[in-house]
Amino acid sequence: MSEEVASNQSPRKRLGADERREEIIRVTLELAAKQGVDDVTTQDMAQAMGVTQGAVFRHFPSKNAIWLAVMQWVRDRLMSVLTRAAAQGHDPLDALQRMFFAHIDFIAGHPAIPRVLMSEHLHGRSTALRQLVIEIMLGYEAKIAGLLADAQAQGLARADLDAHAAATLYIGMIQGLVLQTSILRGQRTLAAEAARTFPVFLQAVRPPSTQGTPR
Amino acid sequence: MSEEVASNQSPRKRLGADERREEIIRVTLELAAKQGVDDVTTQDMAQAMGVTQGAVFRHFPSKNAIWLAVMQWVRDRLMSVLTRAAAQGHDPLDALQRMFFAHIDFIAGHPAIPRVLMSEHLHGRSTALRQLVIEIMLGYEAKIAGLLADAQAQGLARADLDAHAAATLYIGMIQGLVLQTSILRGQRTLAAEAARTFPVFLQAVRPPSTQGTPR
DNA sequence: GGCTAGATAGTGACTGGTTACTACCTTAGT
DNA sequence: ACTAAGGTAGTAACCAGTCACTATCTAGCC
Repeated sequence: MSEEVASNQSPRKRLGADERREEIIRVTLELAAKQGVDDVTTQDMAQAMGVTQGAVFRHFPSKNAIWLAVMQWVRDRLMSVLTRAAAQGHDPLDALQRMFFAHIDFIAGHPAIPRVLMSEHLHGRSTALRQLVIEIMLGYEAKIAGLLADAQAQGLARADLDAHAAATLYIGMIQGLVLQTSILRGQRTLAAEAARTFPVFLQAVRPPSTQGTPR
Repeated sequence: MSEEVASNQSPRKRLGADERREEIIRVTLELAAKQGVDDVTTQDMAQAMGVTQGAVFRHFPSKNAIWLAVMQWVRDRLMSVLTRAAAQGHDPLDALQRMFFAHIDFIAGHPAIPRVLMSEHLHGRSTALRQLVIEIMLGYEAKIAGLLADAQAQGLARADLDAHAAATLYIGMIQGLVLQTSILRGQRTLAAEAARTFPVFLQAVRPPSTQGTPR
């Protein structure tokens, strides 16, 4: 009996500060998935939790701080998922593939993430939030480039591959598919497109000798 | 003397309706590049043109109609640029490459385009605007898939390539690089990242036999 | 086990600011 | 003088953030 909350009209108010903070984050992501990041008002958040708008500002000093907390929450979850997926890989390329599909699954399970990634907050001069995302992206890219370099050392990737460029392409592939399927929502699904395009990416990585050796 | 207008305080007002419509489109794109799509107000547009806010609504019935006109303007220019670039290709893969870099150049020359592509208007239920972009994207993808199929027929692309998936990757690569460099603006440039990642993409397309044959 | 006092989550009303859009009037150009 | 572009002055809706007050919970005490 420690974690049951209905989306609307939970009959009991007065949560502890930590619980309320977490619910604000949860509800904010939920609303952002439906109506878009910039259209989520503090009034919407309060209404979704069954409290008044003023109560929101007891737990966060500003709306910007809410989005920062949301982004940190997303980062922690995503990194956990990616690390776990990579650890199960038998070799660097296998780890890469597992990370890719784990990432795709994670995004598909949190429809707000595409919206946040494209929100004006990130592309304007939002200081803290944008800096956080930059760190995530650069760290992620370095990790992918490292995996590709390992694959090259083991002869699993072609020697003349530009590992850095391939890592940029890897991340670009994810972000591009996210953007595409967000606009083409209803006609395409992220998971399906990802499953079709990843093998094409792999062909750019694998050495010519093992091209015909799927397993 | 048909196309000189200063960004602010053009001393002469009272343009013809068509000219004013075009200037609204121009100024809107200019402002969107600087401050983001959703933060461009009709007041901003008016101020940038040296007229009052009410004057804007004499030429467009609503703000949404302005964005629709902007998107149509962008589509017309982009399609013209792409068609011209493709026509100069000596073979399908060459045409693909020329289209790619022409597209990148076009986006780099119009910094508002990334913002528009990620704007809430496109990812919410914006009916007309979103439908327009969907048409552009699907048409573009079909064109790329056709080029790849031609390349396969001429032995320039590997026979087992999934042309449709590769076309999705092609577009995703553009959109992903746009998203990345928009967030990493200042640290990366779109043109440089594009130049580094496109060869990686090409390696996924080219048949093993010609892998070592750059030209 | 009941009582009280301090702590704190939540309320309600308000503010200053911004926004798309409108109706009526004025003025420039032919 | 007639037409169309622009000016003026609104309006109603919405939003983030504030503040004084109230209701509820909890710890310590007898």
